Amino acid sequence: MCDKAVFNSTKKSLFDKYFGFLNPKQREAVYSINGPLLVLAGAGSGKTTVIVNRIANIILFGNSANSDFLPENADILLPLMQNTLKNGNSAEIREVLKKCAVEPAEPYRVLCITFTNKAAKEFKERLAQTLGESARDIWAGTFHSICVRILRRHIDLLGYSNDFAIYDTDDCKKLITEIIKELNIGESALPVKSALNAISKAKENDRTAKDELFDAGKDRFLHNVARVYEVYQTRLKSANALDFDDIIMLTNRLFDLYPDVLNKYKEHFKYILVDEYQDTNPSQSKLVSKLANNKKNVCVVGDDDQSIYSFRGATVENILGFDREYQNAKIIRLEQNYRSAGNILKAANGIIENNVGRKGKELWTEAPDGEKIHIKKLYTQAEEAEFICETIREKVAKGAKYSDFAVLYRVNALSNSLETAFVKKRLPYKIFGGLRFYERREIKDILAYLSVIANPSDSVRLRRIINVPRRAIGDTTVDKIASLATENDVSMFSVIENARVYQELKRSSLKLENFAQLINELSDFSKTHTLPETVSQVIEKTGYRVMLAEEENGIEREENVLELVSSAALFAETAENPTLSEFLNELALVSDLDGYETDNDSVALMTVHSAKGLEFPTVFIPGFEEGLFPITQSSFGSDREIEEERRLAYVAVTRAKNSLYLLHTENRMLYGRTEFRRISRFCDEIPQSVCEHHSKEQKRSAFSQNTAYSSSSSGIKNNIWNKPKPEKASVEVFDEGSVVMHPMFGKGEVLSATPMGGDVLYEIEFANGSIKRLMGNFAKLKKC
DNA sequence: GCTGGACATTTTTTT
DNA sequence: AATGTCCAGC
Repeated sequence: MCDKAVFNSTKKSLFDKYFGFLNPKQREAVYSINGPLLVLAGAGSGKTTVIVNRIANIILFGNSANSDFLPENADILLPLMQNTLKNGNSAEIREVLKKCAVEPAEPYRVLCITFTNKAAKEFKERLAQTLGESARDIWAGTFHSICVRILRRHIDLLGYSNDFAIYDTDDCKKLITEIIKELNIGESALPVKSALNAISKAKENDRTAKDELFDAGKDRFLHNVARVYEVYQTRLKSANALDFDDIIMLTNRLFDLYPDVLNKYKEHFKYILVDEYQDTNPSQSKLVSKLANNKKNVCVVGDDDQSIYSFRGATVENILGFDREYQNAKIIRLEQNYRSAGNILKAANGIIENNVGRKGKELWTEAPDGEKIHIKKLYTQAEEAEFICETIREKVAKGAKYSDFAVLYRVNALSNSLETAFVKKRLPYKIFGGLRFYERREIKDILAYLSVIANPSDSVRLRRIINVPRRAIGDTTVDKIASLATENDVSMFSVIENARVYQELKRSSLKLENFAQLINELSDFSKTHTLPETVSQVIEKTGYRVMLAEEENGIEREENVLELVSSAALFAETAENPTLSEFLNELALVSDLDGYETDNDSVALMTVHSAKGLEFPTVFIPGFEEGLFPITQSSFGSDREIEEERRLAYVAVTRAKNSLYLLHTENRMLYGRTEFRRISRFCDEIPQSVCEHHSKEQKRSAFSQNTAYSSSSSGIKNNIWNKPKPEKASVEVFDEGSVVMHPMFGKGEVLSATPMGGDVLYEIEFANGSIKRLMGNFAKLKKC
């Protein structure tokens, strides 16, 4: 029998060599797989790498690295191990270590929870790189996608049907508006927005309408909220719909009411990992705690200093109190930063150390100090924007790429003046965020049609489109339909279908039945045609496209709608089960169009919030001013709020790798008011030794006059850089008059070819005389 | 039922 | 400044 100590130290050395690209702290996090673990991962500390390798370790080697278990064949293994330690490459070490594995977990027993689809996607990709095929079985996804997966199997226990729909904030708002009206509460007593917020907050805290009513006491407002909440919940249920918060809350409910179901999942998941734990709300942390109860093999990763979503219900307390909730939790701090130069870190540390409620961390780096932080005062935002552009231009002239730069602002409202300057200076840029694709009116309308086609009892979506385009079916009629539906306990759609039967609807019965027929025809169409065909049929047959064509800004909306056809086509090609309802399910949890992450060379403009997790060689922060950053609403900022603003500043500063510019103007125009503003207090918190104040060398007169630039020249804006056109050379382009072959419709002649959103819209007359409009990227056309 | 003009509103937003 | 929402009058 071989010496246990020798075996284990050899094994340890092998592990350290295999994970040699990690620093000791990172390695410790990777090895500590049993028991609760909190990884406090500072900005740029290699968090993703740690998570991916920790999961790989769990699956490949189990607890081997931290266990002194001696396998039976240890004496045979040891020489092999010693030899591999001396001469082996990474792959060979891996094979040897696999032989030493101690209870490695099957991939499907690992649950990895993220907040964004983007993060989930990144994890999946990187896990696939390290683990290959088997990575597919890991449960990696967002809180919402994982809960939806669970609910689709069990929600019938709660009285919903398993094919439930998911309502977004907009749908919910509509529903609440209706309810407030019905209950005669009045918008002034309870604005829809406050109701929505209050209900959402309740759900984030896993509280039911009854809980809220109980606690409301004599408070009129809270009482009204509770009443609305109650009805809202009933209404959602009868529409068989969940809102975003329900997805989490009802999973909690399912687990509370059906312990056998919970046990099933508790047994199933041996290892749980939660990313961005500082962004969890109480409902989510409850859920984790329920699932982790068995072995408490739960690892949460996050950074209390980067908690910037409290307005969405996230609570720093989850991460601050982790070691209280999970007894004997191990805490590992990742403080070595691999991203930023020394001075930038000193600035970041200087800012964040003013916060009181934190776990405490200090980033350090082996990198040199680098440049000082550039602080510059300008008179107007036009000058500020121009300064940014000029600086970028100079650096590009010296060899930088446009994509090395980011401009990060506190509020979207700042993007306008920046955009104006970028257009004027002809610098390529891309604005991230703002209005998102699936939130656009035209997209929501078409999706509403598709939802109604898939499920006619979806009354909220039905209301949305019943009179869009105009069909002379007004609010009074719709209200009548709604009350008839409630009275007779049928869906609104069935009332519409049988409009003739109801006396009250006599006058509009023809219009209503026409509408019902339209929906039914489209529904039949969808059963015999592909998804993109259905989408495009909806756009045409409902008259929606014609309506857009007549609108003033209709062209862009038309492009968006056609983009939706493209995304349906993409889905049809890639999804396992490309049905209409699957498509809608997928979109419900997706916030923006994928593939819009640009790899083309342009400057990134975005809010600090959306920059979290990203890095850029050079970062500009315009509007680093009191009142704007930290932002102050009319109410005085509480300490809590200031601390969150400070964390936001910390996030902003730590995005920069080499250069950081903090800009402020004396004179800022915001929301139609011009105000004098002082430099941000956060600037004073940065050690002056790492700062460089640039004097304003410009005289204020003529310069700023010239920069008063009319932003109405949006023609230019849209032409050049605004929408990065996907440069695709893969698809052949056809001119008017050419004869083409379509796989389904056969031979046809191109009547017109209109470039559109990186694609070409063709109007083609086919041999049978029909004229179709098709998108080039998806039509699979061939030259004849 | 539709339209136009008054009126308010304006942080951040992973799902 | 810019955009969405509401309501009165047609």
